[in-house]
Amino acid sequence: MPPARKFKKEDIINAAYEIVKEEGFVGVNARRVAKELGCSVQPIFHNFATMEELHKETYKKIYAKYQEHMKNGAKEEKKAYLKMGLSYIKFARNYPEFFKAIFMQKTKMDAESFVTADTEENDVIKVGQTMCKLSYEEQKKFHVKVWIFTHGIACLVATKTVVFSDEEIEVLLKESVREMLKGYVGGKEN
Amino acid sequence: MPPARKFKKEDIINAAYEIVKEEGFVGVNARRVAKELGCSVQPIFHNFATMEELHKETYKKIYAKYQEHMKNGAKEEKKAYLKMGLSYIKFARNYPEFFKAIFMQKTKMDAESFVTADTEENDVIKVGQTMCKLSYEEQKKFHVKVWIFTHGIACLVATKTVVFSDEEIEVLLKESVREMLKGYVGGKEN
DNA sequence: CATAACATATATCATCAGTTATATAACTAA
DNA sequence: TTAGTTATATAACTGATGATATATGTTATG
Repeated sequence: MPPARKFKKEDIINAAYEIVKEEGFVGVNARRVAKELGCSVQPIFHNFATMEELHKETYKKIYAKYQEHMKNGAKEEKKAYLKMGLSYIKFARNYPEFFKAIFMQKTKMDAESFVTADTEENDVIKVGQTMCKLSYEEQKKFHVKVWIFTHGIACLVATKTVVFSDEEIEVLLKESVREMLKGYVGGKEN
Repeated sequence: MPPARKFKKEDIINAAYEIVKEEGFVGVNARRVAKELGCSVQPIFHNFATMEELHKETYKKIYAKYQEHMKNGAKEEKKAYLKMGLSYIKFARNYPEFFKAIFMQKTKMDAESFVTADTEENDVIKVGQTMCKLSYEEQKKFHVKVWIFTHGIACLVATKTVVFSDEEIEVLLKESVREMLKGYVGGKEN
């Protein structure tokens, strides 16, 4: 029987994950990962046929992290919008390299990944609780707008183009969602 | 006296510029640029001490293109907001690699570049013509919000995360600016 | 123990990128 | 025409990276 693996797939992915967190995918190469693990490059190519495979697996872990992050942030039923938006932006700030990898760079990984778009429907339903006045279609349109706004902040934060504090972000988003909703409903009435 | 230069700085920058337009800065390397020009790598290193220098010069040209694009889009006094926003988004769509290089990737080039932030003040002033009801500070806050929204759309467009037609973009932005303004003013009144 | 089967380290190759050394060609002043 | 200067082509060097061949362990099982 063979000797036990000293460096398992998971270990290697974790090392790559940490590198991406600091430097993005650019920093992930065989020797760099090996150094992180304190081993040679062999365990890496033994566990993964190619570096691209490791990249993909690492991406999956990163995407899972994103999903976990969002799940934790969106527990509440009240103010689901605000909570989700804040989570999204917080992710962009705490894990800028992850955010950039997922949302700001089109790569092969995205195409092959499992980014299910089902969240949108759920979000719209949640919002329905807050915005009874609007039809489903209107809610959807409104949802898109809020999402765009949130994404805008998150991108600015991830690239450190602007530096917002937690409080500033909360105020900005809260105000904007309120105003957008008010403006949207108002627009209908006028 | 020396023979005339067959390949001038400008030619080389132009070649690099075209490559960035198609593939981003990743595609710009000495041999690739040389191939584009139909020459060896020598003219490149003769005109530029390092590839980084060529990168920077190319970035400058790209940034100038952006400024020119925005200037053309923002001639009108009426609806300055909408025009500027549409220009910004259109730039992101027509030159996604340029947009990404300028606004979605923090690099050494940005830090050393000359991105003057004076436009902000001007924009706020322009907007004052449309929004007489608001104080300067309020206009500024509103301006930031519209800018964030616009940036959000542009980022989505540049990465091709969403594919909007010209009409869709115009409607979306027009509606949103109107609603945001209405909501903002409404929020003050309530 | 001995061995099969696998894991790891080391050294190495191939490729690609930036850069440079050398030779050649072109241009101008004398 | 020649000498000096310099632009260009060719080829090479250097360093980084993906990948692999080989040798050396390591361990469960008979």
